[in-house]
Amino acid sequence: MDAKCPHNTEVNCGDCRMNALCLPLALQTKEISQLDEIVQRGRPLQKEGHIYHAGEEFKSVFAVRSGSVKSYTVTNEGQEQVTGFHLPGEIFGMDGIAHNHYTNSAIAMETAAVCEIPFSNLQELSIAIPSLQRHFFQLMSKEITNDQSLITLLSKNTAEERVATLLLSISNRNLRRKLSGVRFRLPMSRADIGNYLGLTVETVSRVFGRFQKQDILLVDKKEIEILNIDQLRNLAN
Amino acid sequence: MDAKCPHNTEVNCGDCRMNALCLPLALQTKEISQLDEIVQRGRPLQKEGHIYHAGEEFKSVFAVRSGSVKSYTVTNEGQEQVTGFHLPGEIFGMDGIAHNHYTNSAIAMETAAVCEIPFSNLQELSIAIPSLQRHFFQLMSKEITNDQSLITLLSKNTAEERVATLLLSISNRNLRRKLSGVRFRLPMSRADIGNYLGLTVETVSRVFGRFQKQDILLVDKKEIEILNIDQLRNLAN
DNA sequence: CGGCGTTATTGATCTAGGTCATCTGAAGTA
DNA sequence: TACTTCAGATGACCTAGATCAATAACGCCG
Repeated sequence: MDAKCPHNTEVNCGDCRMNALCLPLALQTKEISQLDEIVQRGRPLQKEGHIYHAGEEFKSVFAVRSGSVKSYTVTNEGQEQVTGFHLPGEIFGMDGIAHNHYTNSAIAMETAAVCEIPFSNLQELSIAIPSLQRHFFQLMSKEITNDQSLITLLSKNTAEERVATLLLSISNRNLRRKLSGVRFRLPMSRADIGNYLGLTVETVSRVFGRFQKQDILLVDKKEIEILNIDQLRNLAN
Repeated sequence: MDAKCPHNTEVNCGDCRMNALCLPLALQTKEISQLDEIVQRGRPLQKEGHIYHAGEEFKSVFAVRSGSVKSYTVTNEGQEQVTGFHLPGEIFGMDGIAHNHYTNSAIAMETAAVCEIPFSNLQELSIAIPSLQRHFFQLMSKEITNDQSLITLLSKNTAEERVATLLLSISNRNLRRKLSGVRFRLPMSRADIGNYLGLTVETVSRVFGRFQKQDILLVDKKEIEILNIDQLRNLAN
């Protein structure tokens, strides 16, 4: 397998293009190789392939290496609730720590590759490398603040504000990966967007329509171009 | 100050009635006294007294000893968003870890006492006591799963389902403290309930009204008696 | 005790977004 | 190439809960 292939499973953490995003900055070379030993690089996942199912025993947290992943739960009435979208360089699976079982399921939204980090090893290593412990406390805290902004979004904002906010979030996360913040492909369906934002597909579709009519966006199926990011920011507020 | 006084600040962790809730079960007597040394027991807070403000430098997490506390953020439009209610034995303030500044403000909803746990000391101690590290990972993960159920509640459930779910949550948390799960006093106002659940005060009031008419609840201002907990569970689903 | 601000209740109306139904087009497949 | 499927867009209508407005009931303080 070619080292440049984005789904390559053979690379180690030190060489991975994503390491600036998922590892603590302060890590020494020696420490990186310690981490490398516990990280398991899984083979590429097909679209719709599960990384884990809700209820399974919690063993590991995961980092997205390529592609994209969504987390979701199923309510007692059987409806799906999307709880997060995970792009390359992002960590997911930390919801499982509390009860020793995953509360979410995680599924690839397109062809993807993930790194598996066994949590018991990570705990031990965190004791040897305090900056790693700190890093994981921070990652979990960030997840908490993210979830809380979603709570605020859902309880206070209109459909347009919610969609605008999601687009800006994806734009920012693309920038972090040195990709374009104004032209990108949405990895998720309209249904997933609606589900995540507490809206119906129809409403999402209509909001995209309105944004196009106002020359804020150019939408071609999943390809998005942000034409007026300032106005989008205004709308998101 | 009398040792039996609920707002007493002189007690240590080993004697505290709440220790089964906020400390890891596995802690040894010696370890408890190590923890005791870093925990600072603050003096009682007046109603509306702030524990910290959003934006302040993050230094500590806190445990509720008595009374009750609410966390909230203020949106860019200046509206308050309640992000959590904290009852005795519960830990709060973990949102601050991510950015080294609190993202929420925390305020006493009634006379309350809190224990302050300086986070840098806690991190060090977590390295010496692995079960403490594990415990805090779990606490943070629990916060994540709680926030995610709130997200689901807000995006999928009706006003009645939301109110029923909150009442059952408070009921369960009272049971954990060996208090009645069916008769209790709500520490928060209708406005706080509405804000937390993404509803207006009027809607909350009407839902309470309907629940009373159906003989599910007996409501007298903030005093609640659950008359039919099974039906409440059905409604919450 | 009486006046006043705050919190809760209740009623009347309005609206954002849900529901339902139809239509289009792209992608897969036989 | 024709057939099916599924994601997305769009239009017509409806409803849960918001908004606005009035009233009641409670502390709280001089």
